Amino acid sequence: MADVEEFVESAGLHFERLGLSRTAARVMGCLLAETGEAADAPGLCERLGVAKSSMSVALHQLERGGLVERYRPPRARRDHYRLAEDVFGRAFRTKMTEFTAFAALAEQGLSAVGDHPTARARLEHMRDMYAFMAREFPKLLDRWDEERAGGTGGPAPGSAASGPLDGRP
Amino acid sequence: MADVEEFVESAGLHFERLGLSRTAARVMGCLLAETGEAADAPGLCERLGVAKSSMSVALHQLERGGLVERYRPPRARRDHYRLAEDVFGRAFRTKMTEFTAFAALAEQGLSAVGDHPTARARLEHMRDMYAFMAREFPKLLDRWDEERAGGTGGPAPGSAASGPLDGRP
DNA sequence: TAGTTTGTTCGGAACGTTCCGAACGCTTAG
DNA sequence: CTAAGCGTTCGGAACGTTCCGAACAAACTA
Repeated sequence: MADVEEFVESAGLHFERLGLSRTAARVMGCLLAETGEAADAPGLCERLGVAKSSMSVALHQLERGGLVERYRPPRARRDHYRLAEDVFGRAFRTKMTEFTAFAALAEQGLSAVGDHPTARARLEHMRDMYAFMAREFPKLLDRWDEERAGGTGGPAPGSAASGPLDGRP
Repeated sequence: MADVEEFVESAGLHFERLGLSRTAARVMGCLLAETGEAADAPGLCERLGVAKSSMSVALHQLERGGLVERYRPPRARRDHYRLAEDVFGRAFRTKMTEFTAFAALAEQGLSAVGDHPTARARLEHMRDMYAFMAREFPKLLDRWDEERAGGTGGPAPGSAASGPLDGRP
């Protein structure tokens, strides 16, 4: 059986490759392994051994990416944080924008190379492939949602939302 | 109509986010916009204004990633480079390994959190979703190959291979 | 054989990024 | 009103990465 801290560090390495900073990535690990009690900034700071300024930046980064939700329980003096309900859906859809970006890049290339046949064929292939992916990948996500909703019969995606720490407005 | 050099720089930015170094990414741009004549290391160095040492490292990086093929035309004194036939398929499949890596990460988390219900549910969701993607995405690639092969009726994917500079052993 | 060209490897410099500590504004409790 | 806690912002330091120039090894030419 592995250690939780080990997992947090692994998560730090993995999520870093998604474009997050190291601390933000480690925060993702903490929130994934969260065992129920609320996560707040001072707690995360002590747990990860980082300055609260870095934590502030990291949490903002995560919040703006839609990966983490910030909420303040009534009468509480500090913010609390949890994973967004559709973190992974969000992550995939962010990745997806890459597809359209590459299709657009190919388009730019096409208008740059003029009418040279082999170059055009290459870039058209690239454009068509990424366009195909941008068109088909969302369907895959939908199929996942359906499969998950139908399979469990339970509530819609986002089971973690109905945890013991629900104090959102 | 955009400029070719602009396109190369755009490609540099885009491919950099795939984990390549900046120079390697710009080389990708050059090879994508290649107008037929062979690309060799000295030529790329001058075109991009980088040292040949950097070029050597970048080309190795691309070659080991399977994105670029190196070949030496008979009686030639320098190596030549071109995009691999299935560059984008290769790129997608590389990306795909990320899916299984994240599924494994979730597994690690599961063995770390023990039996806490909400944490387990979260991590099982993560594991199942990435496993689903790792299972279904290859099918998407296959569908693309079929669609492309059936649509054109032409040769199998990799039309750029039969260009005017075919001197591979 | 001597000379040229190509490609690789290595150490050091330059660059960008991330992180920390300090200062500030804001809210709440006493 | 004072004091304490939380969150944000900023400048500077530390880190890792990338790149360049020089030295080297190998292949070919004359």
